[in-house]
Amino acid sequence: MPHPKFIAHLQAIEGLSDDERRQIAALPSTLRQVSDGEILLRQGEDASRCVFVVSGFLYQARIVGDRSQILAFHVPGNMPCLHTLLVSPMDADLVGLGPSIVGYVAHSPLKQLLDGSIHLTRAFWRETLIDAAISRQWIARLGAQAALPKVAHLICELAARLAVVGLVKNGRFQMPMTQRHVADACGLSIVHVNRTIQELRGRRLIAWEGSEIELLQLDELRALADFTPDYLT
Amino acid sequence: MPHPKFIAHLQAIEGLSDDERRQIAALPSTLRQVSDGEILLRQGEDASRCVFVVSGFLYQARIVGDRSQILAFHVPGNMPCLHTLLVSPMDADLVGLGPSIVGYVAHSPLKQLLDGSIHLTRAFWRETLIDAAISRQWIARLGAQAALPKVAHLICELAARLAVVGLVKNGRFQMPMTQRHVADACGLSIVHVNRTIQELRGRRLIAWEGSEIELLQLDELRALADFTPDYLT
DNA sequence: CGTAAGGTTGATCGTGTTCAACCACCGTGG
DNA sequence: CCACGGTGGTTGAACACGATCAACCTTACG
Repeated sequence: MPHPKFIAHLQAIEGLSDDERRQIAALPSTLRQVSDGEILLRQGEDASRCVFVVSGFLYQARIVGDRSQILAFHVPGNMPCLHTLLVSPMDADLVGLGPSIVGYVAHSPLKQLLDGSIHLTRAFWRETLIDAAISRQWIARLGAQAALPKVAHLICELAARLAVVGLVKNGRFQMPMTQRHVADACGLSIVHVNRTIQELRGRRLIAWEGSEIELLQLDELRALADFTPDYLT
Repeated sequence: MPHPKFIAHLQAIEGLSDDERRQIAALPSTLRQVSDGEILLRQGEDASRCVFVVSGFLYQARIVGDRSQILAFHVPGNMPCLHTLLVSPMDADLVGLGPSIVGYVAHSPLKQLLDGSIHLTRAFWRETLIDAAISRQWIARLGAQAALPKVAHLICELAARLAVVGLVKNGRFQMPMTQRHVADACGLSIVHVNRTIQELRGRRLIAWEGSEIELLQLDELRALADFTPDYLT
């Protein structure tokens, strides 16, 4: 039983039958520990297997000019490089964020499974469409929002995605990322991110100590961020 | 024979057999003129058919706060809202850019066709993955580039995408968008876009008169924009 | 003609960057 | 045990890129 969180996530997106769940669970997979900052897949590399997140976080980043831009975060239940199944070269580095556990599923058995089931293909296709919707939301954030809502929006998105897999308790969740990661994700300088977070703290919207974030006033935070969670499913 | 450009585009992405091409061409479709600024689909609307671009341009935009953010442009051969096949509500408005011609294919016959062919499903899935790769590139642009490379990159991307469908001749192509569209796509003010374009003109990288752009020094423009076209296929 | 839309220009303003320094924390090795 | 070096966080000051405001010009079109 290798990846219950991934199956649950898929289930939440597109209903699966018992049999389909069994078929996915039967896929051969291997688990592996990932340390903070470790690069799982490099930009340009041809992947021969898919990754799924069991615990911890991953992110995808690309060097553009002299800075690093984060393109996406991945929480438990996500399958970051599912698209390599059809378009093999990675267009960004896949990196561990904090100590994490990931699983690998080789492309060939997964392809075989999907070849045999239109409905499962649909489910996995849909998974990549959710990722695309998140990317589109990032475009809106990066292009049109000021620093404060940008950071607030990122926090709202991560909280909502973690909530789907049951990792938010009483408005609190583990957040191993540093202010540098937030800066690279939002296209801001690290200094300004620091001041922005202080502003969020000063307004009593969030508490962020160590690696734990607490959402103090979710509604106000979402209003500030112009956040609605519907695009995540 | 309703959508030769779309089939050619799909063909370029994933090889199709003669029979598959015939099947796609046999899909019932209707053509329609679209005027500049006309909204084909609204954010939140449930689409019951897919759109493909025959001639002209479309774009997707979303209002965020007090500004409009363009999320994507669509050139002839693209199928903008293919994802509505699996995730029906539109997450942005789909708008005509300049007078254009689009075609409609109802969801149900398309679903039926894909249900019968894993390979065609793969091909259409892959089409959406290319869109996702473009979105990811936009994230990198918006998050990490300065104004001049941002605008240069957008021009490079459109030129490369138009070249795939044979709409670039001697480095010249039709570009019906105004500076406002560029501003909304790049997250810049219209005034600054104007100055940026003048800078590009001043450096003899592009000529942009009326609705025609000419690329004067493609290599230099791409170097400035940090552009590589590989993500488009 | 009159009006609207797109484009251009100049001046001023402000958000976020850059540079620099300092602090707190923590694991490591002398 | 403490000195140390590294990482992440915090603060202040000066700067710059791009936004904003306002005006004017050209062109297209009714």
